[in-house]
Amino acid sequence: MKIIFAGTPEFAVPSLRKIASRFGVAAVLTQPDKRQGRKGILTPPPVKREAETLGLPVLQPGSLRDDFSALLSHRADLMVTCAYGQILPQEVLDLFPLGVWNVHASLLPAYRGAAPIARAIMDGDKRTGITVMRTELGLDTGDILLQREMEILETDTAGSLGEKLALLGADCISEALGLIEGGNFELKKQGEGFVCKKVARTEVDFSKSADEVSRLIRALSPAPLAFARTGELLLNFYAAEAVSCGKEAPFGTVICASPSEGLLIQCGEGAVRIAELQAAGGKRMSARDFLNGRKIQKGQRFENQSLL
RNA sequence: CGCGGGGUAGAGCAGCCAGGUAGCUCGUCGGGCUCAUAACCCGGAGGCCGCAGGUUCGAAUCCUGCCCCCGCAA
Repeated sequence: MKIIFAGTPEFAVPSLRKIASRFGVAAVLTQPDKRQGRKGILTPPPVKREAETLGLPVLQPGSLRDDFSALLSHRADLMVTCAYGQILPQEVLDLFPLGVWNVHASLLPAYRGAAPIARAIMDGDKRTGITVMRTELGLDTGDILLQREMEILETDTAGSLGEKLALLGADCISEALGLIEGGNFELKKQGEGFVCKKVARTEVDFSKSADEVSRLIRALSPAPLAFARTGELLLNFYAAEAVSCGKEAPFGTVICASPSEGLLIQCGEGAVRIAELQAAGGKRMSARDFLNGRKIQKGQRFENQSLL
């Protein structure tokens, strides 16, 4: 069974690695290198770096619609897509006798499209999972081959949950390919679903409940991040937990800022304890380290300008 | 030439503008208190102040060049 793997971000790396070791991969399709950061350095996507480590041929066409000739020469039996980042034209889907299969980080038909992991955390879901299904023209609408659930912890961020789901995804696609190879599988149609959009950098609204604030922070970590500002200080939040407490001060007020007790910010209901953050210009660090530098004091208030 | 912040003890920071004894909050080590402790008290160790030049009697501090890290925006 000759396989082509299409994927781009870190999430796809475990799947690529697993498929490569168990079934072998003829070629890896990934998005072109992008200019990133302040200096606009051309950065290869994680999947490309992994493919090169594994010594696999890499294909990086800008748009498959314009040019999928690179895929033709391999004459593979099957393609796996895993967060590739580009809709495949029907002509490409038709190239593979054993079909094109996708690994998606949600329990479809929930959270089709972009950022399913972040959306599940933001919505406060208790469970999410991995779905392996047929790749179609429609966005994540194909028939389901198998699905595995996973618990979302109160402390999970999009980063931590994504790492776990990436490993589960690798197991799932590996199992699925085994079934496909043996011709031993059944497909299940998806029900009514919905498409979620990409998540964007967001300023925290502390008038919401501590639970909602905590979920927002964790859903957007480690990118694109939730932030807040007080005076000249701009903080990006990487990790937080909701704690129950009385209404001691107006929402957005720092009600505790000591290295031993942590950084607590009053919300509309309850308070959030910030565990990890980064000040503009500074490095990412624990709240404890940040408080040791005393850049913030009890009583200071975070103002969300966009809400005034 | 997109805008901006920063490099000082193991960590996070102050000191720099107005050059003159290296400081704070932690951690760490030792001692004390306590039934006990992440609490409290006492004491100690730990710094070529990013690198290289320059100015000066004297530079963490002023000047020049270089290296590295980071936030925003694309």
